[in-house]
Formats: sequence, structure tokens, C-alpha cells
Amino acid sequence: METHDAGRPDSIARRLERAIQKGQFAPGSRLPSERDLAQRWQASRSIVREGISMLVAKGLLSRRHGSGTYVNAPSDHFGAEVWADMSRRYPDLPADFFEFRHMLECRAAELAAERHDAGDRKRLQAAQAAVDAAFRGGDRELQMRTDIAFHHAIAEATHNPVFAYLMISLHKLLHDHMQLTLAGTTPRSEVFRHVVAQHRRLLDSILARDAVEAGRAAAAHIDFVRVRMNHLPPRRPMTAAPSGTRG
Amino acid sequence: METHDAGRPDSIARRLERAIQKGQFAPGSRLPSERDLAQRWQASRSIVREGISMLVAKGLLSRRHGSGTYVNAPSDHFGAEVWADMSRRYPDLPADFFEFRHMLECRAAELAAERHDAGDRKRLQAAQAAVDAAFRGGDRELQMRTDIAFHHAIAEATHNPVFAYLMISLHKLLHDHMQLTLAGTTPRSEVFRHVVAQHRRLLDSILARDAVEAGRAAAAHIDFVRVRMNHLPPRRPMTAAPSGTRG
DNA sequence: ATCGTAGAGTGGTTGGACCACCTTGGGAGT
DNA sequence: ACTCCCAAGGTGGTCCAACCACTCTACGAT
Repeated sequence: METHDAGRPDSIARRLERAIQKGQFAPGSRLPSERDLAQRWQASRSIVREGISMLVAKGLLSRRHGSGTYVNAPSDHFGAEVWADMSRRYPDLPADFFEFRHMLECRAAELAAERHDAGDRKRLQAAQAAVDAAFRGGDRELQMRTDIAFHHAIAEATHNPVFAYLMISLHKLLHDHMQLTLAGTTPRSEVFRHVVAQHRRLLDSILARDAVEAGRAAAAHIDFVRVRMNHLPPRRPMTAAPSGTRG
Repeated sequence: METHDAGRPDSIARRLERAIQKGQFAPGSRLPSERDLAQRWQASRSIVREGISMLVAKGLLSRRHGSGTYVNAPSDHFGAEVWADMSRRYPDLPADFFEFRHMLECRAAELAAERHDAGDRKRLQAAQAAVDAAFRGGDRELQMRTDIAFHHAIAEATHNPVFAYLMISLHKLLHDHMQLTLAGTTPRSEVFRHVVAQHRRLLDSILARDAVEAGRAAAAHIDFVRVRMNHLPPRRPMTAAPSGTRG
């Protein structure tokens, strides 16, 4: 009796996924053709095809008609589709997203301050340096990419996959959104200087393991980004006094 | 020229989804057979099948071999699969989930305290009454269902779909997990009394619009649940002083 | 050296057949 | 009249072989 069964789509999908995770198929590379995989694994092309479809739906693979099936980079299948159907359901809720992001980034900053290790320190500093360099230059796309990478580094320094997953997927969503909103604006260098300064403050407090200050710095940063980039008013009616580190 | 194109799987998926959202196929009901839909829409069965597969992947539909394809209730496709692949990637991370949940429930309680309206008040009180009744009885399943419904009511009182979405999907995941961990335990009535008391405190502070107290009550509740139900130590190393309302 | 294009390879689609499974209803046995 | 069983029909699941639509590339004409 075979352990694999090899004939069911989900079995194919699992096998493929394992092969990808084991590095057998590198990110960005092309998979063998459907016909090839079918013959190799003694399954019909239909089954292989459906198995691949599952991984496409999960964002692990991409198909290109006439060209082939390609392995996505990990950051690609890291969740953007989580929010996709939600934002389809609720046409525009950027304010709600920012509210959520506010909470997420604050807490992540606190956790990163408490838990980061030597490797995290190095990655955080490198990411910060990259942001600095990008903002000295004029490449808008690069600025956003490095900015997101910086926040990714924080996310990973939390050592909590749930936070990392949500932050990264959220940034991907917001990245697309930002590209649209920033498309026609002029590069306001003083805004960018503010962003860099806020990153500095955030990074310093994390590295100093000052969780409270890190949370405040993250809050300030997100508030600034929301107001300057998207011209959105804060959602909270602010009935009570600002609570704890999130003021 | 046709607006629909009708021949591509994603077109079929969209059409089907729209039909479901318009109530043409009620939740729980059975879809027409693949062969039927194919003939009706002038598409090959394979295409219809692949379109259905997409909606199955999104959790909108379920297939039952030999029986039919069924429309899932909205709460079913409300996100559980978001976490599914993550928990597959990281075998057991209940502590991480609880950490996230801690943050989420605290903030949701705060927002609910600030934003709830008359309708929310009624729903919250009804949900609380249902929990009370369930915990006086002995039905474990009912207790969990009403408990989750109570937290849903809070989630909806935030008036932020992002919070609602994540809380509901997270509860679904934890519900499955709880069923496993609670399966063999004896019903400890004093534990249940604590839970009811904590709900009471949480509800009262929300209805009093005391965001800070609501956040604290939620924190206490989640901590209690984590310790008593799952015997998990808190994840945070607690290097710094407990920060703000989350202590 | 450059450009165009034919051909090969890839994913996408088709139709039909068959398999595995579930549901149902009517007939056999009580 | 009631119960039980199972055969038939319907459903999703799989397979195959061919063809379509698209992309890439290497070869040949210019």
C-alpha cells in the first residue's frame, strides 16, 4: 500500500508544497510542465492541474498562459488574499484598516522591544540603513519597499508568527493602495524627513528594549502616515482619555 | 459581444458568487449539478468545475462526493482558512494565538465601549443572557457557542469590520481547538462561574462606556481562559513593567 | 547584426467516458 | 401494516486524447 496515494489533488498539492518548502523548486523558478509532473507521479494531468490550482488559490504558485507555472516568493503568498475578499465586501474601509494597523504595529513594537535577539538587531539596523539610503534618493518605489522591509523586520523580531503574518499581509495590501494615492503627489522631502526621524525613534527605543516608548513611537508613526499620506481623520471619537501606551 | 464571456472559470466563479449573494441559492442548500450548470451556461463541465473549485477554496461552497455541492453559511467562510495554512506551517502556536487574541479582544472591548449604539446594547445583553442560561445548564457545546456569540457581539459593536472579521475567524479556529482540549475534562462549575463573572464585568464596563475598564476586563478574561483552559504560561517574558491597560 | 517568423512547448478548454459514492424508493420479508 | 435491504439513478471525482491560445526561442532572411 502506498503512503502517498498520489491520485488525489490534495495529495498532489501537499507533495508539491513540500517539494517547494524543501527548496526543490526555488522561488521565481518555473515548475515542470503539467504533463511532465503527471507522468512523473503517475497521475492524470487533470489531477495535477487541480492540485496546482489549489496552490495557485493559496498564492503559492502563479500560472502564465503559454509560459509555465512559477513558484511565488514567500512574501507573495504571505497573505494578501486574506484581506482581498474583505475589501470586496466592504468597498472602502481604509480608516478601519489603519485603526487595526495602529494596534498591530504598536503591540508589535512593544513585543519586538522585549524579545528581539542579536540577529534581529542586525536585521533591524540594516533595514533602517536601507530606508535612509532610499529616502536620500528619489526612487518612490524603492522608498516604499524599504519602508515595508523595515516594518517586516520589526514583525519578525516579535517572534510571533501571527503578528508577522498579519503585518506583512497588511503591508502588502496597503502597498498597493499607497501606490495609487502617491502616484500624483509631489515628493515632499520634509514629509520624508519626518518619516525617517520617526523610524529612528522607533528603532532606538526597540534596541533600548524600552517597550513603552517603542509602542508610543509606533503609534506616532502610524498616525503621521495616516494623516499625511491618506488625509484620513482618526477614526476614534476619543471619548475617554487615551489608554496606556496607545495615546 | 457578450459581457460575460461565460467560458472562463473565474467568470463562472464570479457569476456563481453573485447569484449566491443575491440569495438565489440559499445557504445550506444544494447547488444544481455541475452538468446542469454547464448546460445552463453554455460552458463545459470542466470550466464550471474549476469555477466551483475556486469558491470551494474560498470557503464559499462545500463538495460532497456523490451528494452535491452546497452553499456554506456566511459564518463558515468567514475566515477560518486564514489561520489554517498558518497553523499547518507552524505546528503548534497556541501561545502565539492567545497573545494575538489578547491584544485583539482588549482593543475590541475598548472600541466597543466607545462606539456601541442602542442596537449593540440590546444584542450584547441578549448574548450575555444566553451565556448565563447555557452555563446554568450542562451542555458543553452550547456553552461554547454562546460564549463565542457573546464575543461576536462585542466584535460587531466595534463597528470595524476588520476587528469583527479577525475575531470571528479566530474564535472559529479556537472553538475547534477547545473542543479537543475540553473533551475529557470534568465540568468545573467554579471555573464556569468565574467566566460568567468576567463576562459580567466586561459587559458592564462596555455598557458604561468605560473603555479603560473594558480593556482591563477583557485582558483578565483572556488571561484566565488561557491559564485555566489550556494550561499555557503567558508568553511574554515580562522584562519591563506591564504596559498600560494590558497588565 | 537585426528583424520576423515558424515551430515547439506551455497552460487552457473541450467532450465523453467511466469510477466512487450517496440518496432514494420500491419490493421482499416479517 | 411495518421494517429492512438493495438496486437504480444522480452526483461529484477521475481519466483520456485531442485541440486551442499563448509565449518563447532559435533559425533564417534581410
